[in-house]
Amino acid sequence: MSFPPRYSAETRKRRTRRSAEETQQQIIATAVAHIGDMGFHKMTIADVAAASGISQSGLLHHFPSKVALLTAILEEREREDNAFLFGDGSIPLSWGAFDALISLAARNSTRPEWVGVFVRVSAEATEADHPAHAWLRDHYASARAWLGDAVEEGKKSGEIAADAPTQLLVGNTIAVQDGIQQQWLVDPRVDMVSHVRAHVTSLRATWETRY
Amino acid sequence: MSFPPRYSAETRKRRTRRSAEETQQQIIATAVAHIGDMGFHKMTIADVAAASGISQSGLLHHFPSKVALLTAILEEREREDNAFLFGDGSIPLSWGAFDALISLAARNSTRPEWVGVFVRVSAEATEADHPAHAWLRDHYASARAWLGDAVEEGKKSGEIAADAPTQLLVGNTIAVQDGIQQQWLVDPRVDMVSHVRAHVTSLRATWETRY
DNA sequence: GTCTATACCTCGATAGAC
DNA sequence: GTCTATCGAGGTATAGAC
Repeated sequence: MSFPPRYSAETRKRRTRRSAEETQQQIIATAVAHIGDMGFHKMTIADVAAASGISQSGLLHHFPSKVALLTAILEEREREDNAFLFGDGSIPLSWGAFDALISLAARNSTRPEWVGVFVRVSAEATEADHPAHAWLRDHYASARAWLGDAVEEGKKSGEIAADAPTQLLVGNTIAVQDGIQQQWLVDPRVDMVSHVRAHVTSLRATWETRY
Repeated sequence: MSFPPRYSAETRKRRTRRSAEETQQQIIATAVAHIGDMGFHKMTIADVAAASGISQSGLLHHFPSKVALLTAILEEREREDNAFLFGDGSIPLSWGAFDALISLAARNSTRPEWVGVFVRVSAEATEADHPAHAWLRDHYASARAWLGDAVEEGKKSGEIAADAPTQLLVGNTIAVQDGIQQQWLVDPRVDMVSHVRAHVTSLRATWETRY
């Protein structure tokens, strides 16, 4: 969505020197690919720099440390996912929330690098002093809050049985999402959408209120 | 299952020098604790050695490399889990297999270090050239095979609906087990047994054949 | 079986020129 | 904004004495 560059002093510059934003986007994309492949611990800024066509110190000019780079990546992902789930300003509730998770699984199936980042970083970040530990706790907390509210709302509106164990449904749904992503990473033939859908189907068969 | 040592030349030696087996068990126990805390990548053999009361080279005398140590640990866990699940020589089938998984969750709740090892190593090992990658694939394959057979058996015996999607049930059950372990690691208030039981309850409500 | 000493590597980060 | 050069920490593994 950007106009083709006109010939100008600025354009001339870009022949040898990229704009800061361009370079940073390039670095982030490369880092995402690397973390998705081998995790944050094993990723090296030297590799990312080389694959981005820049020197190691060049990279550190844009992101002053390895952790700063990770932070930028996690913020980017959080932003994109929220835009996808709540982009139109409305928040899916009751069974609609679970359906939204099926859509999310479908979208994730087209973004393997991002799934790789999520699976690997969240596993590493279970460690208490990992730089992304706080992010992980927040991520779980907000996921639980959103899904928990959705279930409670469903109970109020009568779509979900009043005696359904909210926290267990929520925890298991998050577990399915996380666990199936991991299986998919090991074997891409695993169909994430079918699995998440089957889980939701089973929940509905058990806890949906029928009239 | 070993006799108390008699007083002998061998006994005298042990006063200053541990037997190879003792030392190795000590090293494994320490390494399990460390991997469970911070993962295999971040664990260092120097730390494990120090905490085992031995020098780094002393450790390498028993396990010639860091990878060799990991391999020994994974074999130990596989052995112990198989003994727990299939120890009496019989293999749980149909819904019995799912009930066995609930028991496994209960047992895991008492062995946090081992859960830590499993969660962290399996996340790291999704990477193709991780030393435990082959182990992870095998682990998933055999888990799927066992649970898959159990479901098919249940269909034959009429306890499970014939149109139940075997592979999806299996994949999601493994996902719940893995995912809930990860959540438990981040927040020990998460009750693994309740979650797994709720999942199985939901499966039964959906796919159990009633007479 | 255990130790000390050390070789050797990888990696994150800094300094300073252009 | 990008580079080269380099420091220094942290890590695995080996050599060889006891």
